[in-house]
Amino acid sequence: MHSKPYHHGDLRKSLIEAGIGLINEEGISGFSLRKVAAKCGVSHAAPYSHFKDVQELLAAMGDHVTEQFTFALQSSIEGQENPDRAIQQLGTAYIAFFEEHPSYFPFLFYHSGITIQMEEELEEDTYPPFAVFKNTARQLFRSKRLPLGNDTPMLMAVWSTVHGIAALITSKSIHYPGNWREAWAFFIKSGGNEHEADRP
Amino acid sequence: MHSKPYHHGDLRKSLIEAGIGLINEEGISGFSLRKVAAKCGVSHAAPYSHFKDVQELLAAMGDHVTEQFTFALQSSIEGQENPDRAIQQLGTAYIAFFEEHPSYFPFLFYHSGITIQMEEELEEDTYPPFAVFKNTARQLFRSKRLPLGNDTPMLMAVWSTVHGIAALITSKSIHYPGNWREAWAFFIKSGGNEHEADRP
DNA sequence: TTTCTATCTTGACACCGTAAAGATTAATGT
DNA sequence: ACATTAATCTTTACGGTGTCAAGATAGAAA
Repeated sequence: MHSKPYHHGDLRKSLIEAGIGLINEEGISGFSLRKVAAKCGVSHAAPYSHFKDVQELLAAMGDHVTEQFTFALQSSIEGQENPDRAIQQLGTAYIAFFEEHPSYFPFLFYHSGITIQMEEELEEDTYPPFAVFKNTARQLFRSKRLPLGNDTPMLMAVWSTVHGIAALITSKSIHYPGNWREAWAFFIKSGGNEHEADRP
Repeated sequence: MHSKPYHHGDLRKSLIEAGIGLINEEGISGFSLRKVAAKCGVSHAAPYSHFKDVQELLAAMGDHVTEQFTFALQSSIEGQENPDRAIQQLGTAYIAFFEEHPSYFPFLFYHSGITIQMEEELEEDTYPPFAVFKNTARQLFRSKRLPLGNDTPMLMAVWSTVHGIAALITSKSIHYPGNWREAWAFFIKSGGNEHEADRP
């Protein structure tokens, strides 16, 4: 039998994945650089060859989770032509993602340190998950022929609701009553049916 | 001049207030029990005479902040008879509270460990801030003569939006575009006008 | 006054992030 | 093929953290 090789192989990727695993298991409060290193079978200072501090590892982990998040959002509206249903499915996917991984919410938005900017002018460099949301919501607005002046506040209202539900169900302090799908369905129905809803 | 007395006087209260001050200054990541003890001019193990853990201090701090939060919400609707304006002011106060103290949001909902339960049956032991919200929202619903079956999902939709805006503006990762007051005003206007639509 | 008890201090321990210095091995140049 | 370089990992060390145990202090009760 041969002992473990001195070099790991692809430690950087392993650290990111092990770190995300640790977040899932213990949450942000149980996270530590040394535990991540141990999970990879490596010394506690080894991560410093790939990240200058723990913050940089957290950021890389955040980017990786963000990719998964974006993919989940995009998948949820794939092939859906009806803008009403698209926005409904997108919101459901948004919330369901954090329902499945509750500790991702505080991690992504309060500890990962990734920068999510949403300038109205610069449409190119918006944060990917939000860009998906933005495009889908705008298609909905256009299909309802709503004035473009209300574009941003309307988009923010929709996004805030979805984000708020995700925040509430992932909070350790709050027990969310009933079913969030009902609340979300209600919001969709009451917010969108000012004009006629269906389009064949 | 006389040296410091061996006994502090009211250390428990001082620790809670110093802890909240530290949260405001450095956020949850800069928080430590030893810093709080030092702020009170006391040894690093002194807090253990009043709290069994750091978690118990955090919980006491959370309760204290929750009282301030509840007071701010109640003050915002004092003497307001119009349910529409009441819910609008309440939501504004909800968000403004966290805008003023951004680090309270992750602290309260992800680190304080306070238990906020909102059973539909037991109306008595609901979490105070939510109780204020609930009562005001129900007055609004009743004034609009909406079916009571939609009570809970409707309430949740409103609460989620306010909570979501607070989550977004306090997130270190997200730069909130434009003015949240516009988004909130938009939600209020478009969410309540199913029967009395006042669109141009 | 004497005893009791709550409160605070000191000291120790394991765990944490981080830096410096050395070991090991892959990559590169000749 | 060999020597040199550069990248990766280990070891050791340091200050900061939560927590516990033992001892010091002083206010309260007897």
